[in-house]
Amino acid sequence: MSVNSARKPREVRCETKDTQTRLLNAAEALFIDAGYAGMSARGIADRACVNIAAMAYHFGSKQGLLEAVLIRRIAPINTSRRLRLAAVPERRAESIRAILHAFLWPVFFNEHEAPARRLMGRVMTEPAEVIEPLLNLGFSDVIEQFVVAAAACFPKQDRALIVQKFSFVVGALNLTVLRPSEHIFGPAPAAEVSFDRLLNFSVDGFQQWPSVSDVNKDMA
Amino acid sequence: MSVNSARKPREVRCETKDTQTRLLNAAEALFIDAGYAGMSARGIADRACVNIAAMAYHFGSKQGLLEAVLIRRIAPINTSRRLRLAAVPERRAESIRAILHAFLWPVFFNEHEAPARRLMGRVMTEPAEVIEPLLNLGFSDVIEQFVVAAAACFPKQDRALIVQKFSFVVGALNLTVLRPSEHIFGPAPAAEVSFDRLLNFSVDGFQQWPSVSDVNKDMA
DNA sequence: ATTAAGTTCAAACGATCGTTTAAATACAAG
DNA sequence: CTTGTATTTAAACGATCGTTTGAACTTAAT
Repeated sequence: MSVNSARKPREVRCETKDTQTRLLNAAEALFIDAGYAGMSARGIADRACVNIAAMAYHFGSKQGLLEAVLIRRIAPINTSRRLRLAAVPERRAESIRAILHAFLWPVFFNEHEAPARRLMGRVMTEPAEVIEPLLNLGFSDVIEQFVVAAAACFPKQDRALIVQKFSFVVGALNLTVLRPSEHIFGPAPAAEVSFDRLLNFSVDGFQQWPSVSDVNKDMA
Repeated sequence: MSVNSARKPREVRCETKDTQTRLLNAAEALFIDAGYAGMSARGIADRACVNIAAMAYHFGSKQGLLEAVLIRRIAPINTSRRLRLAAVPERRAESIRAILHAFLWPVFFNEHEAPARRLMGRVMTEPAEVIEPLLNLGFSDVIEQFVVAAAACFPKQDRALIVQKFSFVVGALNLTVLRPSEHIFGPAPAAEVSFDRLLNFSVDGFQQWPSVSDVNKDMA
């Protein structure tokens, strides 16, 4: 039993856009819901109201279609991140909020809203083989730029620590936008609320607070 | 081209355990690497050195095998979490560290170490259809218990905020243990290091710090 | 009307999917 | 050894996978 078994008949009429856009939209929706291995070429074609062969004709292959899907949404987000980061004037401890703001904002608020958000979350949690060729497509560069900027704000923190803190932020972002199970964390708050909370949470994690730690060294 | 295409010949000799254990180990490894839709029954059987039909005989189906895989690893982790949470004496703001410690420790340090860690990360990021039947198998309960405990530590914070902060912790945990791309965040630190960093990061996020915020209200 | 390029189509390709069947084998109890 | 149960096996099931083919169709320029 595949994830795509019992392919549901489309209840909505087909879009009126051109074939390539319909294919991109259909593949995006199915990739978000089922991942790369879980989405089928025929499921995409059905949803897009095009023939199976149209996928190969316009994008070469299923993998090629996925790459086009990701580039369409993620490249603008990363571009926006870069621009906003460049607009942050200083590299002091207080700048970390603006830096994290520049990193998170374009994910939550862009011209495509929810689809782009969820796509970002899905791609970061996909099995490695599928998306590794895509990561060297600008993704690593953006992370690297933000790590450098964050490290400049906290010269006393190890760079490796900054890197991992950033990975925590990315992980929290992933689960927030992907929201795999309403059953666990309940319904999703409004994007503005989630964004504010995630930003505050991340900023706090980056600070080097006066040690309130060593509260309990038991429980080893 | 499936994720499992060009199924690699096993370079290692087959394990000497019984058939069911070999199947569980093989399915676990392939699920971690490729997800549910990306792992094939034949790939599992090959890796476990058993006949295809053995899967249906011992576990009923591919889905049944996955459930057995998850229960084997995750149930002990959640049990440990519950025990450790019950051992936290108080519900004051300073208790949040012990509570988060109880939540995170069993993931990083258990008798199965890395496999259990990565399994936990993978299952939380799988497409919903695959694992939703599993979530009501004790997962939601554990989260609920910890949310209640954390909320008791911070009576002035909204419960919805506590829930979402917990989702941030889970998200950060997922990416940390799953580590989908070394190319982005570099090699994984030692488990002890990652655990300490994640715990500190999470504790900071839960605090309600004196407002160092409103540093820049520009950059809308 | 004719040509040529661009696009869509039904149909089929071989491969792999998860599952099932019935026979063969292993093994403990009588 | 014989019986009966438990396990493993080779083989095949129908379905679906991603991809390819070659003809039909559309469109615009000649």
